[in-house]
Amino acid sequence: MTEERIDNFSLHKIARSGQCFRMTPMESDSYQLVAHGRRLVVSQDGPAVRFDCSREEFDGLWRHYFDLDADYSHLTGRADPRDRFLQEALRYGQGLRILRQDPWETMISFIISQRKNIPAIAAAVEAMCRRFGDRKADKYGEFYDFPTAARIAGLDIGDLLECSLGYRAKYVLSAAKRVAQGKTDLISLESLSSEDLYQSLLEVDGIGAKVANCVMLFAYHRVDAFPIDVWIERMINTEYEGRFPCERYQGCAGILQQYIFFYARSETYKNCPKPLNQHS
DNA sequence: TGCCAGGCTTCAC
DNA sequence: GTGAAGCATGGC
Repeated sequence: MTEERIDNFSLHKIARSGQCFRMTPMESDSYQLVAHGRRLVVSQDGPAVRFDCSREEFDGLWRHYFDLDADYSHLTGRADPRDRFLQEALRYGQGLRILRQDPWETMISFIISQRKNIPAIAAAVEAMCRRFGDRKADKYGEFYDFPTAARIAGLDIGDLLECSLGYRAKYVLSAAKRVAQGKTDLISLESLSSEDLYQSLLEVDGIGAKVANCVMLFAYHRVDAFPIDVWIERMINTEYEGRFPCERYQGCAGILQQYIFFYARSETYKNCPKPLNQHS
């Protein structure tokens, strides 16, 4: 067991933030996360966060995964004081962090995400893992890895259709073949500039602007990537008169995007008079 | 029961 | 380059 005191960290919010789909609540207020071939059980009591793993595993993997070396406290200071909506979003989402997820898993998960809601995405991803991922076991029982590109590449389209992928099944199969063949090398993409990385991701069938930006942000930690889905689009129209000022927020626009997304979907925002930002 | 969901591809124009 | 149609399925 490894215990850390962490500021600006909310397990509960991160798990519900829609950036990862395999972080699920367990009994006794803890969460299990399957990522990078392992299962981690985490619980939180205020700033005290308990990771059920060795200190070596925590320092070697999870500290980086949860982006714990980054300071999120300065975000509020960067927000335009006149931008009441953003101020509220930052307050509401305090504790959110941008995870550093596996590029392959992130790519497939967000290809699947198109025109699905978050519970449906999680269900489809979990179905894929249970059918085609390696089965492992630890003291908590069995769990399943996210299936490898080689494994998916060897499947029939019908196998994937059984995971409720619908019309996305052909995209998942195509992407898997592309990665398995090395035509898209997810490791070497890391060294590309953000623009080149973006263009490379767009070469994958089934990846457009939004999914490419999600992969850039949630796997390659390109914090200027700004995915625009229906929720963000709605907020841009409602609160920003059609355009979010990304140029003002270089180095954190993508992080702000995640707070906006989280707040936009909340009951708190749903129940307040809108817009929060007064348009002149 | 109908509407909506962390959109993309294809095809007019 | 822009805009609209078509797409599978489950959650609410």
